[in-house]
This record gives sequence, structure tokens and C-alpha cells, in this order.
Amino acid sequence: MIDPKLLRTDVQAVAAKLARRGFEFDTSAFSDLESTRKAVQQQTEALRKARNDSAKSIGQAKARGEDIAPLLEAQKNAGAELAECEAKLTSVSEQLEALLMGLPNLLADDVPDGAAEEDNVEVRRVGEPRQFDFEPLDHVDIGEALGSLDTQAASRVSGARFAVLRGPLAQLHRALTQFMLDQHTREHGYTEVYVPYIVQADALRGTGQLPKFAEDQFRIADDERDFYLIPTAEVPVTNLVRDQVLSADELPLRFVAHTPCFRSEAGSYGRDTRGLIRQHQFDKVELVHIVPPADSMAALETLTAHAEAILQALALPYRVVTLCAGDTGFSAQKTYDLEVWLPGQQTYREISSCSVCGDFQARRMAARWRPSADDKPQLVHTLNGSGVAVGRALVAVLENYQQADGSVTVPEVLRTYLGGQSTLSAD
RNA sequence: GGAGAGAUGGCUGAGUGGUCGAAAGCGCUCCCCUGCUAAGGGAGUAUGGGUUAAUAGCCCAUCGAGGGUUCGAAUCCCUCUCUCUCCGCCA
Repeated sequence: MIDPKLLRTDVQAVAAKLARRGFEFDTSAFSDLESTRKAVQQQTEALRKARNDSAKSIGQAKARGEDIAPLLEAQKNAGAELAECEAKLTSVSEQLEALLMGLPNLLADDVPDGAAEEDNVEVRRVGEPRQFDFEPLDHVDIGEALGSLDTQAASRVSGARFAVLRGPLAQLHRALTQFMLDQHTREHGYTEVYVPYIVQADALRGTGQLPKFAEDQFRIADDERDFYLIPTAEVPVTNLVRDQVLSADELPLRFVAHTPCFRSEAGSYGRDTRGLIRQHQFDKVELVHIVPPADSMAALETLTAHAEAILQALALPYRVVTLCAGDTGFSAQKTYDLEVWLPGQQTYREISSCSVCGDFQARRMAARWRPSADDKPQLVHTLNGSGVAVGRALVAVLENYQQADGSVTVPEVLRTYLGGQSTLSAD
């Protein structure tokens, strides 16, 4: 959530910044609502004070043993007006809240202009795409040749956009996950956390998926319960600091979690229908930082470097792009995408997205810290990034390490996780 | 699933329908005293919001959450959530 005080003091500046995203902010609607809120709140509080004062004097009169009947009589109708005002205040506050919750974060100043994906700016390329002396296949063909990727079985069980991995690919998938977790915990100093995969709406509101992106979520609701499957570990992990006041020596917090992620992919019909690229369920190793405000921009570089380290260790060629204004996500101030080279598709595809959110999520979930014992609680800054998406890493390994005979070389760093195997091949 | 107990400020823990935003203790901060990391004395110490130049005052709200009764609710009533104990079941 954008700082309401900033909106009150300089709504035009906010509108101008939001316009960079292509977001049209109706400033007059906001200002009208806000001034109504102010008037109604002041009226309500004045009425409450009057009620409190008179209740207090009734109490005092009674304590002195005086007759309070006339005082009670005078109070008789005071409640109605207050109740009316309170109802109006509630209604106005809810409208204002809804409006605020629907506003995306303000972009960092150095985010490049642009409307969509093609306007993203490449920051650097790392690694050289391999030269093949044969026509490289895409991961679906490789996986099926290995007898390890079975989309038909998945569709029998669960329908489209699911996959079943067998044998070598299931193991490679597990090896990748293990490797990433080990790298982040042992080399990068992260605390591994295991978190719920099912959360309540408040958690999703905290990180920004709700209320605006309800159609992207998988919801589990019946008469008694209402849950959502997590679309990313960012949700349960970032919400670990919900309603907390952390002390300065607890920061920064760096969490890593491996979880499945569930996305409805509503609105992506017909897109990436082949293979593992876009699934309803996929695994991801997620990095989350909780930092003092002054450190958040530097932390984005650090976090991104940690994600890159995974691709470097796997010797996968990739590039880093800064998302342009129009492509940057709702909660982010600034985002770097890591795009891995996929020889089978002759293109770079997103495999990680690293974002700094400033105090946007922290304000939504009241995540705070106290710089020193004398200070008032202040909002922390939050960051998250994939380190990295496991399914897409699997795709990248298959396509980059494929051999002419249909086998797949196992990247060095994964071999210890596969019992020393150096090659995956069909039995 | 059955039975019971509980939810109060950083922590422990009192609390009566009215001067309770809340005793006391601990912790913490500052000051005083003390010749030495002890003891003692004093003051302060929740969060959010409004107003404001103000992290000064003043005002409103908050004693798990939401409703209700009342002139007035931490205190009474209802619903819900969570925690703990015992039994059952279970990976």
C-alpha cells in the first residue's frame, strides 16, 4: 500500500508516478473521498468525546450520590447521531481502503519507461550459448525420449497444465531443489523455512496478490473454510513478519523456502501450452529478505546475485533484464528478471524474478522494526526473488545439456545429488 | 471428535459496569547518589489514527476478533478465532 500520508499531501505526484505504469489514478475521486473521510471522522470523534464527557460526568454525579435521572434524560437521543456518523465513517473508510489496496507500488526512479515485455532493458549477459553440432530438441522431446516426461498421464489425472515426471527427471528435479537449498543456506547464509502451502486471504492481501488478482489464485473454500493455495512462497514467507516489531539486530532476515506454487493461469489460454514452462503446479526455491529501509536497494542487487549464482553454478547461459515500468509487478518498486537460454526454443525465458517492494507489503501487513530502543516502530522493507524456479531450471538443464544420442549430461554440481551419475539416459 | 481452562501493555500478572489505557513486579531509558560492573532514590517507558511545523500539546480508538446490552463495557450477553490440559484417533 502506498503511504496514505503521501497521497494526502501530494496526490498529483503519486498520480504522475503511477502513470508510468500505465495506471490511471482518478485523483479527484480520491480527494473527494478523502475529504469526506476527514470531515466524517472529525465529526464522529467530536460526538464520541461529547458522549464520553457526559458519561463521565454522570458517573461522577452518581458517585457524589446525586440524582442522575435528568442527566440520563439529556443523553437519551445522543446515541442516534453518533451511530449514524460511525456507520458513515465505516463505509467511507472501507471505500478508501479498497481504493488504496488497489493501487500498485510506486516505481523506483531508475526503472526504465515502457509499456510491456519488449521494453525491458537488458543489463548483462552471462555465459555463452552452446554451439550444437546437431539440431537441439526442446525439453518435451528430450523428456519423452528419456521416457521420463509424461504429460498424458498428468492430463488423465488432473487435466491440462500438469506434468508427471518419472525416474531420471523426477530425480533431477529433486537434485536441483536440493542443490539450490544447499547453495543458499550454506553459501549465502539463508535460513531455510518450511511453510504452509495453504494460506488465508489476509496473507495474500499482505503481499499484494489480493484483492486485485483473485482470478489468478486457486481457492479452496467450503461452508466453513476459505483458503488459497500459495501462488509463490513469497506469500507465506514474507508474511512471517506480519504484525511483528523486529529489533535492529534481527535484521536483515534472509529466508529461503522450497514450495510448490499453484497458479490458475486464467487468461493465459493457448500460451506456453507445450511442456513444463507454464503449469498450474510447479516448484520454486524462493528467497525473501526483510531489511531496514536504507538497505533495500542494495539488497536487491545481493538477492539477484544469489539467484544468479545458481545459474552460474549450473553453467546455464542467462541474461538479466530490468523490467520496464509497464511490466513491473503490482507490489514491486523495481524488478530484475533472470532469463535463461533455452536452445530448444532459441530464446531466453524467465527463470527468476527478483523484486524490491519497499514498504509496500510491510504497510499492508504491519511488518515493522525498531531502529533503536527509543524509536517508534517503523516499516521494514521486503524483497523476494526466485532462486530459482525448479521446473524451468529442469527445462534449462535438459535443453542445454542434451546430447546427440538423446541422453543428457548431468551438470557437475548436481552429480553428488544423483549418486554420482554423469549422464541421464533412457534405460 | 469428546471434556475442560484460558486470551489484559516488552514480559509476569491484578482488575471493579463509571477518574482504567489499565495496579504491582520484572525488564528497559534517563537523572541523582555512591571511589570502582553491588545496593539505593527519582522520573519515564503501548500501538494506531486525527489535528499540527512538531516524534509538543489536545482529541479518538484499541484489554484475542466481531456483534449486542448500557448514558457509560477490559468488566455483562452472543458468535467466532486461537492457545493450553486430558481422552480418543492418526502420518
